[in-house]
Amino acid sequence: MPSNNIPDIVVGRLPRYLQALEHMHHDGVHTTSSQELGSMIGISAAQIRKDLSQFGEFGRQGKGYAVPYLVSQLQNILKVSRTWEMALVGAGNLGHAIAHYQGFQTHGFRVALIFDSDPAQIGQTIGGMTVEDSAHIVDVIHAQGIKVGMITVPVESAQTVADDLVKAGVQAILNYAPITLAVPENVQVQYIDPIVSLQRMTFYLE
Amino acid sequence: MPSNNIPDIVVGRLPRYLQALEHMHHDGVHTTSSQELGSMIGISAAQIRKDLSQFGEFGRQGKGYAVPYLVSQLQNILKVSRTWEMALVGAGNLGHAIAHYQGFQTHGFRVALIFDSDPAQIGQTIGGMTVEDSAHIVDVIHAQGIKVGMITVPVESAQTVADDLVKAGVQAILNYAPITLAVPENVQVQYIDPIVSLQRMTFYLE
DNA sequence: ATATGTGAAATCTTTCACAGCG
DNA sequence: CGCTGTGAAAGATTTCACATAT
Repeated sequence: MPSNNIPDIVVGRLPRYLQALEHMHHDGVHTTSSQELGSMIGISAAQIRKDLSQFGEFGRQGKGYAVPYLVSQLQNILKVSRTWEMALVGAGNLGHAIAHYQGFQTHGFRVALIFDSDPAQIGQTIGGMTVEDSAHIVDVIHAQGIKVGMITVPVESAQTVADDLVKAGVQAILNYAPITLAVPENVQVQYIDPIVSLQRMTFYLE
Repeated sequence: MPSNNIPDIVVGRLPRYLQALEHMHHDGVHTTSSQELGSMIGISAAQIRKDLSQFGEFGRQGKGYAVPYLVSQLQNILKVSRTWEMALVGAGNLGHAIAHYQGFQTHGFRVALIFDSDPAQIGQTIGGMTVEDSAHIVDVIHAQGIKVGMITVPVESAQTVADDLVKAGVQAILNYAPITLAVPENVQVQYIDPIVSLQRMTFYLE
């Protein structure tokens, strides 16, 4: 089950397979098929089978897939059998919402550090964590060996924060600020921007 | 400048072009090239030219693109020269953060209604708006002719809310709940899920 | 000299359709 | 009989490379 040369577009679909399978698992469904899974998430059965075949043979002919087994295999592939500690930079409204989100812990993630540059925020407690000064991002993150960061600062400071995260050794950044970040090519970045998502839909309206 | 038969993947890139161009515009840059724009957002120059050529000829040979002109053309293409009123369902932490987000108003959107089913939330004021009872989603949204909705409710009620939004005439839904929604094919849906985005990156780590 | 717009080529992605196993 | 896993075909997307305009 080697994982080199896997198209990025395939990797992008795996978390959605896992999401749907975890729902089934939660609902007590023990077996499924590429057909059933596909219709749940709007992807063709052939595509699901092709995607999964990149990583191994997880199904049984005539029978389908064992949900718990496929869930655990996908968790391994996506490396979320472990828990990734994350650093959150930006303790505004959005940062607060993310710090309180209960979904991370059951899916391989945990907010371990929160930073902000606003003196009014530094020292405050959010969800049991104390907000630290952004001036210490590099030292503190490096000392704790954290590899995943989330940026929820205003757009003007997002690139500076990203630079600090990279200096601290962070290798994956989830960026909520509406700007494309410049990072070394070995650092992963994903973007979450409601404006981008909304504009993609309004194109089709009216 | 007709807009039929445009590949969805092209539409998905247009908001990012617009985002970068608006940054340039804000910084006083008056002219750019496909080369420069591409290196800002990590897309090839040829791809940008091909994408834009689907909608018209916006550049000048030897010169490049006039930033303000291209911004306004992209705004027209994405239909964000007007303001889209939106209904937000779910007044939890995330809903609050979204209701207070200042970025919508300058990019073609406005949160016009907020709903929640929790009696403790109903009647509360968020950013000048009163939280209404989710039981009235269909009537109120229909009466106001709102076409765009955002879902920030717990996963268990997301599909029910989506059904109500569709009944109310909503044609575009931005869904923050971690579930694939079943909607009629003429209704647009976009998903924002940090777990999905993070898992897509952890695949590449270690 | 510079940079667009665009056919053609190259590459990537999805779908088809079926052998083979339970 | 049902459903996977998979080569091969079809289809979609990206890149190339250059004629053309400034």
